[in-house]
Amino acid sequence: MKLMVLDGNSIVNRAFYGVRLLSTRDGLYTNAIFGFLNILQKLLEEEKPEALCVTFDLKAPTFRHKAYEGYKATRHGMPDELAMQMPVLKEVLDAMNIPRYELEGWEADDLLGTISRKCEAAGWDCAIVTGDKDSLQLITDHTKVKLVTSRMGQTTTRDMTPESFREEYGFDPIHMIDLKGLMGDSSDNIPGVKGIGEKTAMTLIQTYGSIEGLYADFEAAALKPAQRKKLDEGREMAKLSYDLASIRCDAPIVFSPEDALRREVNNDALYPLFLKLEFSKFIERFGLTPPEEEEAQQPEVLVTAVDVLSEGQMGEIFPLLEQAHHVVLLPLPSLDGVTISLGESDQRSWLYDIRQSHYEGDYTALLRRLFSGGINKVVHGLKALCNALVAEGLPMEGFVFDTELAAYLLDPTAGSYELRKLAMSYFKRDMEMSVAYYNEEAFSALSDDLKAQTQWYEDTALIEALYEVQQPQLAEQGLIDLLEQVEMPLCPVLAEMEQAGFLVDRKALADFGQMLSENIDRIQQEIYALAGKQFNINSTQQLGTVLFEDLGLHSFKKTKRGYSTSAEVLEKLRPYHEIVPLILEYRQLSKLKSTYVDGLTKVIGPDGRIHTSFQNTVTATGRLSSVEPNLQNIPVRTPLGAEMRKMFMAKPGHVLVDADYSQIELRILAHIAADEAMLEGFRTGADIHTATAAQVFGVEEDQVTREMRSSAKAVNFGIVYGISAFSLAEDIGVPQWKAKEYMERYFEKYAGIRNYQKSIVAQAKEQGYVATEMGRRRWLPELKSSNFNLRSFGERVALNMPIQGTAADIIKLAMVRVQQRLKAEGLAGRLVLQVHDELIVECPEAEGERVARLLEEEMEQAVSLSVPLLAEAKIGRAWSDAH
DNA sequence: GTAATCACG
DNA sequence: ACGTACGTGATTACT
Repeated sequence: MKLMVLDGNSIVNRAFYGVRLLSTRDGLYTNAIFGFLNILQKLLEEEKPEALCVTFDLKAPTFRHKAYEGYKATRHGMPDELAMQMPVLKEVLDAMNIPRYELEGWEADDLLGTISRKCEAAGWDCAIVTGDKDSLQLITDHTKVKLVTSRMGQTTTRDMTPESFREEYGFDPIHMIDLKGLMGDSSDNIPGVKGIGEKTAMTLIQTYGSIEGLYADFEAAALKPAQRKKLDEGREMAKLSYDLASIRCDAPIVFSPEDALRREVNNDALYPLFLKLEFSKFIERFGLTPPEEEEAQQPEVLVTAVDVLSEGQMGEIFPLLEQAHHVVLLPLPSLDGVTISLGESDQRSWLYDIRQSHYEGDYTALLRRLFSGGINKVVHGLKALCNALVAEGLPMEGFVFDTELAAYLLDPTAGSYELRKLAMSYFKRDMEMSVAYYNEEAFSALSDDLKAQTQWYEDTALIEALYEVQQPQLAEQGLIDLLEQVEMPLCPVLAEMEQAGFLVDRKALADFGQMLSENIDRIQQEIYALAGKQFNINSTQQLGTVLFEDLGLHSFKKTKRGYSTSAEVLEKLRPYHEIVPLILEYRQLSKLKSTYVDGLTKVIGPDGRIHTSFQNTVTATGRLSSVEPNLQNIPVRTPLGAEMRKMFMAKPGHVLVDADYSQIELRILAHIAADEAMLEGFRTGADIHTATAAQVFGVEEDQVTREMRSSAKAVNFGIVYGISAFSLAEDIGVPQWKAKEYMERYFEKYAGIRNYQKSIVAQAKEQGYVATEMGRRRWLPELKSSNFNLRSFGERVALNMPIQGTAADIIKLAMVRVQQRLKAEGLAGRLVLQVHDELIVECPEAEGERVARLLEEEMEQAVSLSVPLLAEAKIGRAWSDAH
């Protein structure tokens, strides 16, 4: 029989630092609990103990703190983000029926010792789980210590038995106390013998067995005079330290391992706790179900399900829909079926299930009426719906709310906006587990076919409930306009762009790939020859071995797993070995081949075009992202990479019109910060980097050299990102003091920027969020963190998000206006791509000039700032010559 | 599944 | 004193 006992404080600490900060919608941090449960699960699988318990420290953590190395909790105590999780973790353990032991004035170590001894006395084996090496002294034939170490977010455990301990330390576990007695332990306030460190102490204990053994034969001991003197003077200290280092095994607790026999978890207690923590994964893994009373709390929703079969019946329903304040609408992705919920504020709803297979009349006409402006529709995921509508050539009008976009605007960093997950975080309701929660009578009256669609109906009720909660929240946060004027109108535009796609020259792409392959093969052979062996050049590990061990090059930088072989490092090594430039070239070519040539070839549609998907609920700043494939990172910066853009074409008889904003982020910065010098720079139409260089280096603009301009450019970029002198120095290759000087000079000239930066960070700390000019928010819980790195990150985000986000808002608005105007003016041109500050329209050749002016105009006039916005359009057959 | 690398704005 | 720029996505290797 085996008992596993966890050092609660030690494990929770590791969990806290090993898992990134997570929190629920209402601000409860959960990462330590999450990590703790994961570690616990892993340990249980590994160890399969019959009994399990956890100990906690009740002592203030200012003395003998058990935090992991690196964390200076000896003085600072536990960070708030962790402290607030402790009582909840204890509740979770209680609900899991895992006994926990804590005792005023006793440390977790002493409790671990006491429990392990009582366990042995009862004839059981014991496994102590901790990250603290102090506990190693407790190892016996029947007690092992599972040492938890966390490396880069991964926790691993190492079993320490008497054998493995002896192998590592060269003496018996119990003499760990002697070791500590000599060397001391600053984090535990054990002084040890002055002048004796780890190395010496190890050797002494290995030679003499213990402190007692050492002093018993002190005169005869073979010691260096200096050491002898230190040890002689330190006798008292050694004794005292030995006592301090001894873990007590006589804590006054009542314990027998039977008390801790594993028990079933308490479903009714654990379920609501996990809901509160938003741990849907654990609810599933533990097979938890809602407690009985939970069911009674479900809102009553009266369902009248009607199979709408005749045109006559539809004729009766449409006026109802058209008069309604709003209806919730949930279509099948294919549009073969639609569920409509006529939600009323009293939570009753009527559900209509309309399916093509059952409908006798003109189904398309039905859909056309449904999706025209006469019916106010609330949906979840408007862009996806628009895709279905565009494909069918149906109208896309009358949408009044999108619960997915709303959830994104309310918290753009939430990560996922799936309906079921939102139910979890908004209503603490686990939809996966819920059975039909409508009026039972109405439910049982449904046909079997309809019962099978239960979830579908639940979802419409959920969308209605979300709408009612989100609407006032958006209003309060000033986000209604952004939703109604920007995000929702953009959805049809994005859907049209996705379906339009971008024509690529398949043949040219294949030829380019062929050329790359030949060069890659050649370079590969040259690399093998220079390395003197064959290896996988794509493996950073193998490459590191070749460069830094076989060839003996200097490694500047390390990664978690070894040497860094990044381009940045290789660039510095370039002059030292002829293999280096070859590797850089190999990397460049194979990137082009695998990601771009092969990757894009795979996704060319039957129409010869590439159809990306724009994600509009992904980024924290409000930008779009492009996936499957990503068309927002097609190479352009190197000549060879730029070849790729020759493959992106207009169809025959057409041209591409490509317009991009000039310096939009810096212009926004000038506007937001209201910095006179920078505003003036833009108003006079100067080259901003040259102007900055003149300011920073104190010369006339015509005296600015290329180096000066490029440094100034780096400073300007850095300012937008929330710079530090260190990183700037790194970036432009000057000493840190010089970078600091540049920045000071910069802030002297642009004093408004400094003031703005100070005030935005202060404001963010006070409000808990930052916002763009159009009110888009990003919440910044990081600013309250006690972790310096995390907090600094939050400050940089506070500096950057309003700028990047405002630019994102502006181009989104421009996209809506561009597409609308193209249609309104009867032009055939349509948007095909957006790359953050760049829009591409494909249009008939004859429209080119007109479209170019239209693009520039709409992009420049999308909003009015205190600086002019500048957009420049070019026309070409291929992307490469339109940009 | 994560880390390393590199493509873009 | 801390550790060192913002926002993305795809590929490859490796556990």
